[in-house]
Amino acid sequence: MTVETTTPTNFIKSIIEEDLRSGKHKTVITRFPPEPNGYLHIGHAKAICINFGLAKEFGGRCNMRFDDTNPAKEETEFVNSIQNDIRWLGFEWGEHLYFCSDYFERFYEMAEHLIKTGKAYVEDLTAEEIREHRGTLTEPGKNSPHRDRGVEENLDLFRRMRAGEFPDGARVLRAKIDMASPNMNMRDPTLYRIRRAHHHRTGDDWCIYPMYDYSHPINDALEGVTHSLCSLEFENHRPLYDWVLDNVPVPCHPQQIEFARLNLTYTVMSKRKLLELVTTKTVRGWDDPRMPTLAGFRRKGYTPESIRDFIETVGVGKADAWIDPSILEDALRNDLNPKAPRMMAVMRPLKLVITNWPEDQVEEVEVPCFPDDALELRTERGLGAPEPASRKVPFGREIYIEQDDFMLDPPKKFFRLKPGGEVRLRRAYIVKCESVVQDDEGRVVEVHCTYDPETRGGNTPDGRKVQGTLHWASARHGVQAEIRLYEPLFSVERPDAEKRDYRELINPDSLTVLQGVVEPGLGQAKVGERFQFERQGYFMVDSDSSTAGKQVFNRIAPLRSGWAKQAGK
RNA sequence: UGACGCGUGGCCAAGCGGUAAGGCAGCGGACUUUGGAUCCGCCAUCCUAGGUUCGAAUCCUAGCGCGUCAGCCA
Repeated sequence: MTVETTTPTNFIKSIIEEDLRSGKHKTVITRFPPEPNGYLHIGHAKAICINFGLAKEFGGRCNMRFDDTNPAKEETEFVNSIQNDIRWLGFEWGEHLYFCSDYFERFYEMAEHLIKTGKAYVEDLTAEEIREHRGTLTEPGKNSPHRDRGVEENLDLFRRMRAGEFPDGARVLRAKIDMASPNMNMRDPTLYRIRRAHHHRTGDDWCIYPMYDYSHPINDALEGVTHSLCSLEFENHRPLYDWVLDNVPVPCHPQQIEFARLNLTYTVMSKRKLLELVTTKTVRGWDDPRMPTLAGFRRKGYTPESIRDFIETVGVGKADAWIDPSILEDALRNDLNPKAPRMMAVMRPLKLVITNWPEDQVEEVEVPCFPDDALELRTERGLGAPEPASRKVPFGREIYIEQDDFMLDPPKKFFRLKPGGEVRLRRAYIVKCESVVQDDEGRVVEVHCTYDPETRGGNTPDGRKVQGTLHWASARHGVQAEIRLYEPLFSVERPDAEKRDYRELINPDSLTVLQGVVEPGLGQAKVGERFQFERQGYFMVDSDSSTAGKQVFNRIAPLRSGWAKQAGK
């Protein structure tokens, strides 16, 4: 039986449905064409989900294609990381892995075709001169003196360009369109430039390389792409995309459709800035959990499912979209709620001594790994019964609780521990605060309590209400662990929109490293395992655990907290 | 003030002439051995101004605002 997955509709989907219904296309073929010059970020995830997602939804396919027409900027390292990230996101392309560079010969042939049909010419002007001739947004450009060169001369010159007879930048091949076009992209755009650089795949076979506007449409057509989906900034290029396909012998004419790219608030997305964050050691690397790269989200603990769900949630439109990270966090919680076993971890330990508890007595407390509602969700989502369903946690005379869970002089509605107050230690006992030990500065360093033997398991046989339930860890059995908390990398919604330099807007509290104590079972957790630390959030074991000599946990996203909101007021 | 595109609540986003879905955020409440989850309730007349129409977010006109484009980058 197939599961009905009703994904929200959008304008691109509507176009495809219509094309299929009308018979314009029998199948849908898309492509994801990154330039291998950097790491993929969350913005790319949108393009990936749209291209691969739509193809999958309509039973078509999406080609993996590297747009490697600029040898000066591209590296093999990136073609690997990009494929890795896309697979991690959950998409595959089978045999359909292509490189734009594989078609260099075809592009060249078609360029000669353009020359022979009088649609392209070799330009001798320098880059600056070309710019001067191009005109401005409000003034038309002027024709180049070489614009009306004869076909034979153009052909000869172009062949010699390929043969390496001219130095870099000496000449270019331009399309002969319209220097007076109101669309700057149509003012005789450059098709080929001379550039002696080692290409990561073709080596030194070529010294002329095609431009994106020329190669992309042809590449799409040669791959039989039906719908060429890209972001809004290429809208102005669509007339050129169509011009190329109309003037060159290609098997089909794909339709370019543009959509708004995804922007996340409180971060930056430009490759230059991301690179700078890395090189200046502002972050630890491309996969720093604070980075908006897919590698960063993965390292932090995000699941592919949650990212796909996030992309689906924000939708596809043509209006600039600035998405709040809370939507991502919500998607993560939604995914992990039934998947992540509950555990107890104390991030900022405060010692609690149970004065009426026998010195060396230890009790094993049984704690369920999932609450009932999460168990139901597991059934709904076909996750089956958790294994194990519960675990035993050692409890003793001295334990740690969260510093935030105790207040000497609390405000109203503070349902936690306070002098003379009672609180439930999760699945253990009800304890009452009898006294505290303070240091010279008045800081509470120890809380002394008595426990009620009748409340084993946290139950209250007498029916009394105990509002607060705290998580805890046995002082003797707990495991030391490093806990890393992350906040947005920037302290303003749109760092790029600010007048100040983005580096001045970095949030000084984007990373908080804590030395906590976690329940013993967490000591065996393996890198990549995810948990919900009760009352705190979702965490994943970081790869540093294998070298740090202790467990390192990344907080993926905090739990929603009514108290945090209230306390923040 | 060139061309193209966009403008629905704090952030996204449905809607395609018949009287404003949904999500996130926020607010209030119920419940709770996670102040989690869950559940209830509240939260917009659709950039502005005209016009067409019995009826407009949807059509027309005129404005306003925002984005993109003057790489031998993609």
